[in-house]
Amino acid sequence: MSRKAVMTTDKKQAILDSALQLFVKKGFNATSTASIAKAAGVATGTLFHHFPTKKDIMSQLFLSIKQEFATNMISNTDFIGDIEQDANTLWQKAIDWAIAQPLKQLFFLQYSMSADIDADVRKQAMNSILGFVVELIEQGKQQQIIADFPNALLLENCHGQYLAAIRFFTDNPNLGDDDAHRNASFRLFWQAMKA
Amino acid sequence: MSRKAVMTTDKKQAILDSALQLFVKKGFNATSTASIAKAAGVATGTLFHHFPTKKDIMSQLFLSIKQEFATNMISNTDFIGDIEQDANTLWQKAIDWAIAQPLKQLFFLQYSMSADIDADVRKQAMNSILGFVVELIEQGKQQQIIADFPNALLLENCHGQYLAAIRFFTDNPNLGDDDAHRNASFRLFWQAMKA
DNA sequence: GTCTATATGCCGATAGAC
DNA sequence: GTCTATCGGCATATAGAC
Repeated sequence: MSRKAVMTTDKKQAILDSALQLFVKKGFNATSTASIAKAAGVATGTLFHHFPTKKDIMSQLFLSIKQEFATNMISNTDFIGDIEQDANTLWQKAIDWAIAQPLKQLFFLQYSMSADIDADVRKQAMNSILGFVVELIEQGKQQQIIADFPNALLLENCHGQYLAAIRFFTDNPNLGDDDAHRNASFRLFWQAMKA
Repeated sequence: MSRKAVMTTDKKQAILDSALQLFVKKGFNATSTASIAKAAGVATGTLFHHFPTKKDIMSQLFLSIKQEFATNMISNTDFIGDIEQDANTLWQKAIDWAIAQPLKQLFFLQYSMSADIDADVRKQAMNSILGFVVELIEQGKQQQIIADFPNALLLENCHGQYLAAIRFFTDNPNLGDDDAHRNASFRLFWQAMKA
């Protein structure tokens, strides 16, 4: 309420916010550092004070969004011990998050497999940030509820089906809270994974 | 055998071939038109004689590879009428193709959802070229062998699971002819799709 | 169709005052 | 930390001879 509020002198965050919008809208290489700085309301000198190179903006953006996604997924989630039901809870939460964050959803779709992001950065995100998925898979396999396929294949499949689902809900935004479609998307996923 | 052979005076194709290699290796924007021309052994003037802009190179490349994939999929394929078995035949053929064409496989992974390719070009590829997938899905649904989920969702899921599979076999090239992994990848796909 | 030569504009990044 | 001013380079695309 107060006029001062948190008074974001946080130019660095403003740069990341603007970069997200422009990278999604125009693509990485079609976005000049000058345009990012302008949209963020800072000077180019300031931009390069916070980020050594343009690629560093992208790397930090990618990691911070993945981290935000993972944090959202594991916080306030009640695991009841039933793998299928827990998987459903997580799946719906992941879809919810994507729908609530259309810009970040588009960012995932565009850059999850792009060469604009260094391979080691993508690897870091997969290993350290998406670790909770690996754990769930292993737990399910021990209980013989998830199919006994190689872990790497299962993980890649999870990722691919999630991207397919959010691609669908991106292209059909009105179906985002249609129960039939949401349940279908989970069934598609779960039927693939289950033993 | 003969020294003259087909004597490729076909500079246009040489440009597309070089572009494929460079786009996969360095990314679209990190690849200069000058480097494409040099790798193809032609002058930049020649390049711009055949392609009005750099983006046109990408568009033509994308469409020609998708077309090549589709043509390969439907030619010399014996459909026996059993949906599951026909789906397996196509799936294995798709994996085979990807493994035999590592460059084009990487191209798919990198650019299938990239902003470097115009949306209408991607749409054109999906609709006209991948039409045989839609037909198979509809046929399977009529026979109640494929799950009665919305077509667009099923199609997107097919695409996503295929990309996941070739991503896996790209990262684990030694498993490309391991029957266990290949069958697992089809089971993962079919379990998702089946009624 | 293919080449050589070139323009011209924009981009990432730096210097240095405040 | 933030700004203004600016550089050097490179990339796309063109002009015009052959």
